[in-house]
Amino acid sequence: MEKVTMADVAKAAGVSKSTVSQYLNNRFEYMGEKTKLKIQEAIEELGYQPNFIARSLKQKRTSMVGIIVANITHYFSTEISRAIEDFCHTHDLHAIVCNADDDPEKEKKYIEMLRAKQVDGLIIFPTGQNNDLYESMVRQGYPVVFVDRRVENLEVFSVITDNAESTYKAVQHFIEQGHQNIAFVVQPLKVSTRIDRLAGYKKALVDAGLEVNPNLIIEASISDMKSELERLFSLEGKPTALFAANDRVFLEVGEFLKEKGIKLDNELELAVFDNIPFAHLLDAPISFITQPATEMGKKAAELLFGQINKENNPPEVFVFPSEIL
Amino acid sequence: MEKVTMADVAKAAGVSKSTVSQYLNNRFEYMGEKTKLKIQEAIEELGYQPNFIARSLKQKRTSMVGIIVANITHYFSTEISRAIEDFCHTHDLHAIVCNADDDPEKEKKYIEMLRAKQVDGLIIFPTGQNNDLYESMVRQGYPVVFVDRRVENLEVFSVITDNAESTYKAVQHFIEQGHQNIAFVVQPLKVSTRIDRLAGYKKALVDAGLEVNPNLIIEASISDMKSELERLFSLEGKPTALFAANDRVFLEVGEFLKEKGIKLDNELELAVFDNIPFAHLLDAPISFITQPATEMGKKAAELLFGQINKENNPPEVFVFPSEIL
DNA sequence: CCGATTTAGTAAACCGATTTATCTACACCT
DNA sequence: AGGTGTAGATAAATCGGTTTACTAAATCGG
Repeated sequence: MEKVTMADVAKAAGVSKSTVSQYLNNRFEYMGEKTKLKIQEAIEELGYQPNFIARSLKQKRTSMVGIIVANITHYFSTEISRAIEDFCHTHDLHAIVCNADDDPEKEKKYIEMLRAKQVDGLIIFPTGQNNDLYESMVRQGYPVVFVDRRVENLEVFSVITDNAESTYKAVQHFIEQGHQNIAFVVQPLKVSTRIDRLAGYKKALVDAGLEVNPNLIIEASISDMKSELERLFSLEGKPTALFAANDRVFLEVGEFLKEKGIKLDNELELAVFDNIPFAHLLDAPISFITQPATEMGKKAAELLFGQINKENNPPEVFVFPSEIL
Repeated sequence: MEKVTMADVAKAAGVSKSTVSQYLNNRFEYMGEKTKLKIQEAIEELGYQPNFIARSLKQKRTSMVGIIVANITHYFSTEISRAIEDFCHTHDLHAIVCNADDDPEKEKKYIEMLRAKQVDGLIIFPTGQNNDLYESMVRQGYPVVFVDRRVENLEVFSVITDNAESTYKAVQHFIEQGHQNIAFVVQPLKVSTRIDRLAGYKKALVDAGLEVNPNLIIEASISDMKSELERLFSLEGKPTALFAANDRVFLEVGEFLKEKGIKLDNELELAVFDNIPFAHLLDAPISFITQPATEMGKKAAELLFGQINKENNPPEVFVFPSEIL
């Protein structure tokens, strides 16, 4: 069982493989009613299921697209993936989600694997460490869209957020409220989002005539973050406001504050880049910068779809505004 | 460019396709050193990338597995998916994640699509509404593992949580603390998880000699939930404890409480089935029932892997204990 | 030196569809 | 009658690998 092929259907219906193929692809230009019926019956009877692999081999398109996310447990990634999925679903495409774990090696492996599997295009949250590979894809005209992070010196469709601007606004808001010691906590500056957010922070300070105090800036890996926070909060000029550059950082900060019994509102104000689910249920007065993930995902999918269908538009960078909640 | 085939490599290296194929598959039994080198060079020079689709057609295996989740934005689903992905990654498999949105039609479409794409096996969070389809897969010996939800009358590998027991314990705890009016809020009883959790709730009451008051049980869709909660909290015997059957329900309940200004701890105690990210940062005293998602995902992947490799073990149901935080 | 065995490599069938060029009736027209 | 057109269906090539069976040359034992 389970090996009914088109040839079997053809035999059962007393026609040729070609005719069955035409039938399945709705090419009814010249096809007798009785033939249609016979094929129809044969298919039902045998329980025939077409083999897409065979079709893909000939047609050189798999109707699959790959999504390579930097971190699959990141809520923002799943929102985007879901939006892409939705779009694909209505355009007869399938999405394969892979998790690069922010590891350039893994990213490379996945890119190569997915291309070997002949997926029709790729949506990538780039680690930024595989520029040669990115470039070769672009050069070959392979459909690619980058999401969330910019990659320098590469003409490629990208969908990102106004990282610097929103951070600027959030920090500006802190300043307006009279905060002088505003801390900024970020993971190592390996990707554009972190760099841009830090830049926004610095610019807000400078524009307000405040000095940028390196002691108030933590750039550390997650594992080192707690001890850095320890240092930060034992400073003379302890921060009264803190900007967490993403939700992962917020998690560390939140745990730290809980351990130390530092209360929000009185002792410290908090702003976080990224939305977290259930954030609106918190009573703590934390500002969350929310990116329009669904729209971004949809846009990315559209851009990829355009490339797959050879619309030949020149690459563009789409910047979405984020919202401060 | 971008169409270098094995034949090209063979020509460039002055050998036959077969030899190149052997080389690529590390079948070095009888292969001269010089030949290896020539092939190696030819591959490098031409930038040859093998086409997995062609290989899959012949080998009848794609090294891909499908994951059909009920709801991709559900944190529990992504945790499981990630664990499955990890396992696959170390076993030369690829995972395709699809989102059925708890819609049996979509689920059916995805199952058929993925099978047409010849994926080697499927891990499904079943909607429970496609029993014929499930059964036909099982009958045909197609590798399948069900996750999170039981499906009745079907001999199939499943990985689930002790839904009834953990709910029982949480409710029992409420009772021990002196609560008499314990509410239970759940979405329509279409899947086993919800049914089992409700059963656990009822049993806890009965075992403690309390009566099951239907007025304290809300079984409603998300859109009707707020108004049902309105009703619940205007009852004479208003609840002093509430069990939310999953995180989606908790979201509604949380919003409702916030709107009404009902404070936790004094007026109401809360327990939730499902973990939510950042829950441990909350200062509100809410009990969360956490399922061991990572272990469950790993187990599911192992079970699928076993079936794919024809280990022919009889189907079993694995029940994981959840933890009350 | 001969037959047997090992080493190295290849031709060709195959996987299951799609697609192109072709072929056969038969009707229609002049 | 002969040429043309058209509806309906098909044979065969193709996609890019894998795999089996086979051949040719080198090696070996006695």
